Amino acid sequence: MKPKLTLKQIARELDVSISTVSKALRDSSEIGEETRKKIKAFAKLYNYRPNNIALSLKNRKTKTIGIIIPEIVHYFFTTVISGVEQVANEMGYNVIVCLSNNSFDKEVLNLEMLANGSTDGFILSLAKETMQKEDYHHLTEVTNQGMPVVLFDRVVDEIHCDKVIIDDVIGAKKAVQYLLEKGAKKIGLVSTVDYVSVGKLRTRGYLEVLRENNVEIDESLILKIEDMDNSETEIKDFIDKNEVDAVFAVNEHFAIYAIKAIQEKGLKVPEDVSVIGFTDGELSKRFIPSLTTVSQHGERMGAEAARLLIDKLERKPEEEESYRTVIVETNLIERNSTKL
Amino acid sequence: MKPKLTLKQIARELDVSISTVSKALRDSSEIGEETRKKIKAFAKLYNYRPNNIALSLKNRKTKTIGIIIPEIVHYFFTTVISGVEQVANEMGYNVIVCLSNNSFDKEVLNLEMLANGSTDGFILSLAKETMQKEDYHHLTEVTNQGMPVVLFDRVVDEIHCDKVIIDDVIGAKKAVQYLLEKGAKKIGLVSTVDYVSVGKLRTRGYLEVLRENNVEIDESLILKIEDMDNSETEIKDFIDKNEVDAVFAVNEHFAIYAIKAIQEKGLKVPEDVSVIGFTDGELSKRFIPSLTTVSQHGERMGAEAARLLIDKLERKPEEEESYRTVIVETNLIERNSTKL
DNA sequence: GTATTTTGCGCAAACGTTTGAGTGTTGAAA
DNA sequence: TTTCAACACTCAAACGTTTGCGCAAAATAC
Repeated sequence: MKPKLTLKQIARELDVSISTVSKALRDSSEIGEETRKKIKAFAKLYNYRPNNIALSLKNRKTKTIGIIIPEIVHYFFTTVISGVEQVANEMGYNVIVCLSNNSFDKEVLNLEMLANGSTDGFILSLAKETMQKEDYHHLTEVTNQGMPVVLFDRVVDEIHCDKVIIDDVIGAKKAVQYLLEKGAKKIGLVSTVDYVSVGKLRTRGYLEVLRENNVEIDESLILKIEDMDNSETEIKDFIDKNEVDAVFAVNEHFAIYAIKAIQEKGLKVPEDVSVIGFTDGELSKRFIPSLTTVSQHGERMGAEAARLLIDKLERKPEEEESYRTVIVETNLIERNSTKL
Repeated sequence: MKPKLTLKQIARELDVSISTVSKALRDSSEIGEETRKKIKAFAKLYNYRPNNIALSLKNRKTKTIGIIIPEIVHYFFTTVISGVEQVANEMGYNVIVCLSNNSFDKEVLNLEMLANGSTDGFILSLAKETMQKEDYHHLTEVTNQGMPVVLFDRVVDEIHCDKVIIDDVIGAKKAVQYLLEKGAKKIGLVSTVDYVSVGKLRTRGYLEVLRENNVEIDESLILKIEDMDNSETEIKDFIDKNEVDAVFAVNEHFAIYAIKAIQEKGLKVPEDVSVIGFTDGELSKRFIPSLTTVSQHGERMGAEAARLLIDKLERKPEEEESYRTVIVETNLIERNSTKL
């Protein structure tokens, strides 16, 4: 077991000073041709690599970015990570992933842990609990210290920072408009409670389109799931009780539970009832019937978020501060759960 | 924007030395009651937090572990990450996630990047390309430097380190045995090419059980997928050409492609043909019919891997070196894709 | 009143880098 | 011969910690 090579060891070995070694390796003109060559050869031979930690301390930057997500076992978030990772790596950054598990306390803990020098900035999506509490002091504290933060997907106006979101309202409108065009008259909505911002926005899209098309809004056709663990039976009840000819669900799972319920009721998808989901994951693609969905382009969101963050990190401090919000477009992917 | 508080600033502010501040905050008995209280009060008031980077440099350990996986948009790997993260956090460690995207070069790059001080150890699953090349010098180099490595899932004998695997052979045997007990006579196998170790092992399990039960092995009932992107049509061809009354697939996707093909052939699952998959993901749970699968317990694997790694990290160097291989048990989850 | 211990604190080195300032040698211009 | 620039290199500080050691002053012992 050979411990890592350091400048000091090279210096001792070659009988020069540490600074000579450092400068030689960085091709400084201060160092003579011969010495420089000798040092570089030695370093190459023994595969010298500068210690990242020492560099971080010296430069006051770590070249790593932290990403905190509510849960990782979730298709959308993994695509986002994938996008972040890709551009981060391209730009020479590492990615630390932390999970809040939708817990406020864990979000705070993670943030504090990483804010003490471990990362240069954050990309995060708020925990459900955080949005309920509406307590964002941990984030403002971090931004006050001058660490840039980029929020994505689950964002909130109270926090001043760059943001990456999708056009939830427009996405929902596209979906519902599509259903109307295919002749649907009674469109059910399966959404989440309103403090989940995406649920709220997608619900708004649903309502707007109906209004624009002069379709009367029937509150009984709107289901807001409170308890995710119980969503399957809630959706079954909802489908059993109501006559609908189309369903718009705000995520994949709700969509397939709806399909199940519809099939168990003895109806056919898409012949009797069309179903559209949101977020284009594995399930949507591979389910039978495959799901028509509003695709959310997580990878693109991650990439955008990373770009925004790195931009802030590498910008000179003189340049004036301003926050951008990037809206990533959604689009409807037509598959087999809707009528042609 | 207030920059982070350091010991030096506290010292200047309170007119004591830096070491006094450090010692006071660590409750050293060297420091007088009064000064200690004063310093702690000040630190608390201004929310002092020691700088992780400086600590890392001093202690020569970072309290972060690196995990390198072939792809993240993959249910199994996310559950592993989740497991790692959980126990890592409990033990005060951070997790850096890197993706090799199944590329040898990227795996090497990631490893080099993190090995220069960024992490104390690694948890990783080999990239497909790495297994093909059979080139593991990057890993031996890292272990030679004294950094512990834990391999999981895609492991290889040539690398000497702790490992976490599942009993692939036994898992496959359980599945095939189950099919035999339910009366299957002609069991098709949908596997991967042999350099993917898990494909090889699961295939071995399939063969062993058949031999043990004196069932003649029909090579034409074995499909080895080469090109993942083309797997759907390959599987369809396979199903169309062969008469089988059961299919054992080495992953979820192959299983549902098999089901699709069987249904399109006009047969029913599970009435005419039973299907069993491997890896218990979203798809298995929610597909219709839901899939009977061999469950792989990714979370448990991740947790075990993290425990092994942290154990090594916190063990005194005197203690003798030895490598363990933890085998995480699989079990069969009976659902609706197999006959009762 | 002197000798010894205890108390309370500061100094400085170390972790591995980078970098501006300083130093000694050489060679050429004056 | 003196002067001075160019060259090739070293010193030392800095990033933010921790910690063994040293050292005064105060407290105790005799």
